[in-house]
Amino acid sequence: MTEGKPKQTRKGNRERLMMAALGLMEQDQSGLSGISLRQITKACGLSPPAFYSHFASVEELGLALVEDVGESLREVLKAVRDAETKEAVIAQSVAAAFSYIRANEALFVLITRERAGNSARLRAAIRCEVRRTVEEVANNFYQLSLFSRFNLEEMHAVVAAIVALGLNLIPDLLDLSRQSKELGDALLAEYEYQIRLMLF
Amino acid sequence: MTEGKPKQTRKGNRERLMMAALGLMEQDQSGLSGISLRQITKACGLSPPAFYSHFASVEELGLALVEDVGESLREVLKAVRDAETKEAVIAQSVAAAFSYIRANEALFVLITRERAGNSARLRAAIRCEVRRTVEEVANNFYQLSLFSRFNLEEMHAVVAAIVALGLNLIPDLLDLSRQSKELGDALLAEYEYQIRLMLF
DNA sequence: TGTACATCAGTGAACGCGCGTTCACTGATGTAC
DNA sequence: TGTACATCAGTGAACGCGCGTTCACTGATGTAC
Repeated sequence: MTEGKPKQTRKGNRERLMMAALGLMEQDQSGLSGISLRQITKACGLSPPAFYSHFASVEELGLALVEDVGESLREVLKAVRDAETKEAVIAQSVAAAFSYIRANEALFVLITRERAGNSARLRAAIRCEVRRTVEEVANNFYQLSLFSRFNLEEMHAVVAAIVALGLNLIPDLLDLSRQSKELGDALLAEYEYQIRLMLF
Repeated sequence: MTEGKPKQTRKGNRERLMMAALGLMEQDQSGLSGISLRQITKACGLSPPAFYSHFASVEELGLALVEDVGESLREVLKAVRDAETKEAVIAQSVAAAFSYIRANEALFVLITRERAGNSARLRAAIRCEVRRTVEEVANNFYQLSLFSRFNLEEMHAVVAAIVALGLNLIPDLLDLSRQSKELGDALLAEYEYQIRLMLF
């Protein structure tokens, strides 16, 4: 009876709604446009109108999720900075990024779906988060004089390409590694080759 | 009175439905999931059930469009092969590809939206068309001994990266060049730099 | 600590809407004689 | 060339459904005295 009273529902429902939306997206492998307000509230055991106590629309909930994932993304990529050699930068960052992505699949399904999705506001928000991430990493590389053959602008272009190729990979990776592990690994190997090509 | 009888409706309605779907997507700047069967038939002046004489569902119509765009994409990229120097390959192919994309905006909105969209079948179809395109171009480059420092597998990875970065660019390009021409041009310049970095 | 009160996240019922799909039908098109 | 017929792309009416949103309300939570 230690956790015997699941009756109280007033605290944390905003977070519960966000998590439920993520869960539904993961389950349906659909983007935000594939799930409804009613489905989200139902998954939380709430009535539909309760949604409006926390968000004005499903799009607003999506924007809240995108802000969260932006921070996460940047934290992940900090792992890159701890590496000590150029080789280690690549190996560690690819490994760290994709293990994180696998662990937070739903969040990245959201990002990759809605990055080119129906809502202009969500597209803009995601573009903004990605740009901030790219700038942060590029500046950091530049200041540390890693890959010093690039000036700052060039560094920016390189990091932008690496991040873009990575985001690009996600839907294919999710679809194909569902079919076979080898296909997924081949994609990752190709990705790593593409990164090397740009950096060396 | 040369074209005075717009009454006949029996011929070409399949194509009319496909074009109407593209038109709606362009207008709403939404993907396939953003438009309904009823909207499509309405745009053609047909009744909703007439749709089923041509397609089993909106998804099937989408698959038909994707097959068309695949062929188009490959024809566009043939322009690459006519170039005579490596420099010309880059300049011409980027210019040709993006002027074609601007001319067939709706088709590429479909591709970029649904590439990571809700329908697994559409994602697979688009992935297949893109892969065929990449293979065709990579084989061609390899046989012509353009960029001969790459073996066939490496060539494939390079072309895949270039195409992926290009597809990746499209939503941003459409959104940002709506805001200002400079932003769009900056994106294209960065893209060209990224290509050079990989090829040279 | 105990009581009165304001706040506000929650409820269930109800709404009008556009959706995909079905049905029995109609009438234009193209073919066989 | 003219007529009878099969085909099948089209029609309008109707269906049940899940949707977002509104409304008047309830009752738990946290605060002031």
